[in-house]
Amino acid sequence: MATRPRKRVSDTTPVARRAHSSASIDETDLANGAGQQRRREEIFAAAAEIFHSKGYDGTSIQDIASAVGLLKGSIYYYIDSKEDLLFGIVQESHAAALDALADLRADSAPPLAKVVALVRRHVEVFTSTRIESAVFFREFRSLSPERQDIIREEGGLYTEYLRELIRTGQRRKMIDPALDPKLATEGITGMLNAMSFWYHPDGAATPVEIGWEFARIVVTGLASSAYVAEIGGRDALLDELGFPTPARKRGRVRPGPSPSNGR
Amino acid sequence: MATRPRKRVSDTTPVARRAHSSASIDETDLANGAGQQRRREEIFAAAAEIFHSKGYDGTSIQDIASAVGLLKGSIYYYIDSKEDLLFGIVQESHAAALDALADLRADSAPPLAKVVALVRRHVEVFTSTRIESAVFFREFRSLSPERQDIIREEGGLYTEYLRELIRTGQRRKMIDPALDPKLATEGITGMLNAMSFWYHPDGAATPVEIGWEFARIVVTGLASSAYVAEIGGRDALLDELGFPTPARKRGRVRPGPSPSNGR
DNA sequence: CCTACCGATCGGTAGG
DNA sequence: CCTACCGATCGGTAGG
Repeated sequence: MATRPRKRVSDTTPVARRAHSSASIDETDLANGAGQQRRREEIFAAAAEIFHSKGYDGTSIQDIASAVGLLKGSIYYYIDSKEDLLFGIVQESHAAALDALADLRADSAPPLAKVVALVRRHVEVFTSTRIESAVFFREFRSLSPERQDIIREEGGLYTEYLRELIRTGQRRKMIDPALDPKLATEGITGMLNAMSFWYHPDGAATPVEIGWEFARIVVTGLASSAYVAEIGGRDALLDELGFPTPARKRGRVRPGPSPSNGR
Repeated sequence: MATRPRKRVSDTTPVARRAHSSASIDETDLANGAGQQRRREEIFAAAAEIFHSKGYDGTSIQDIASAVGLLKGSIYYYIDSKEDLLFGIVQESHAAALDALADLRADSAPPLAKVVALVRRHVEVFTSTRIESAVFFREFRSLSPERQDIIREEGGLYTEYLRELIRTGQRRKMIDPALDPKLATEGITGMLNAMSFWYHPDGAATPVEIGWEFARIVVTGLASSAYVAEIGGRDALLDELGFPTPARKRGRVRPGPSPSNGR
């Protein structure tokens, strides 16, 4: 809100300033490069929050300017267009998802274990970048076609990875051969991404609980009956995949806020 | 859908007109009540399509006026506000969903069979009211709080019904007792509603195929291991629930259009 | 030359 | 349904 003193003119020289910069962050430093970067982040964070609550098209630059205590025109010192804000937010969420993908690739495990890891990790990424990820999912189409392509090119690897995981699982007789990998992937990612319509950190379910719950439904939904029989039943499968036993559950989840739209 | 002609005022003059109305639709009729109603529907249909492709906030009344060949101001002869258009569209989708719910309630069947019916019916309703349902799901929050409440009040019955179905299934030992009914319901409805981000009638998968696929994943994801064992395995369960056998599948589903956002 | 904005206004469009 | 507009606000930009 309160903008820093315009200039701390001539605090001797920059070198001298840096000399007495004893601990942590120096106010004088912030007036320059670091402060600018900080302001930038503040603007993007405010934009994310307002895009999330009012939608991209429903948000004006004035809304964002008001939130950070600047005049509308001053926002354009930091960006070239409103869409830059959306793109930056989408990239944040996107980067987090790509990190997750890289980790999943690095981990060598059987297909179903990887599906569990993917679902749980997706929930974790989604909840830890909640605002940005919801804006990604809901406002993606407001990006320019060129920027959509940029994101889609890398992001396609994510769904492709899950699809390939399902195909591999089918080849190894671990996943139901009757399933269509593409449709199943749409269903799973849809279930995960739809969290942007109902998830709220104040809700009763924790990200970890949601992750296990969704993974449980997905993995039992995918597993082939042959494999389930071979491993000694569904509970044995879940055990092996590291699912918490029902005994470990601490009470029922109470209804949370944000009733979405009733469907 | 098509409401009857507003008024059949004085069946004399209209009769005369109707006399020379040789075949099908009479132009003179259209100039009055029926034509007005038809224009109204044309406007709502155009609005639904444009809201769907550009988003509610991204759509101007001028966009809709151009699409139907009117001047912007003339649209307000048919509606009082832009939001009326959204509300009308939402109600169309909503009414279809409530019809489905009524049918599901009327049908007495065991919980898992009802889950299958619900999932398949939801996909059918969603795909047959594709534009309206996608607008419902994506633009719901742009309705006024009062109108959101109107929809939510009845619409909440839908998710409530699924949640209760899951609870009943758990009591009857047919559904995995470890599942949280509320989270499972969010997962299932999320998976279904997320169709608004990828489904397209030109896609490779037909609504019926999608319905069976999602129902298969959901029902095997929900079923308790005890019940599956009791009935003689997962395949026996699916058989009893009327799922098509893999043999009946006609070739793999090819990738469709609309790559959504890569997740 | 730079950082960090300001006050004012651009051409257009919003819903009504 | 059209013509003729309104108050306000839209995203974005001017010079300083």
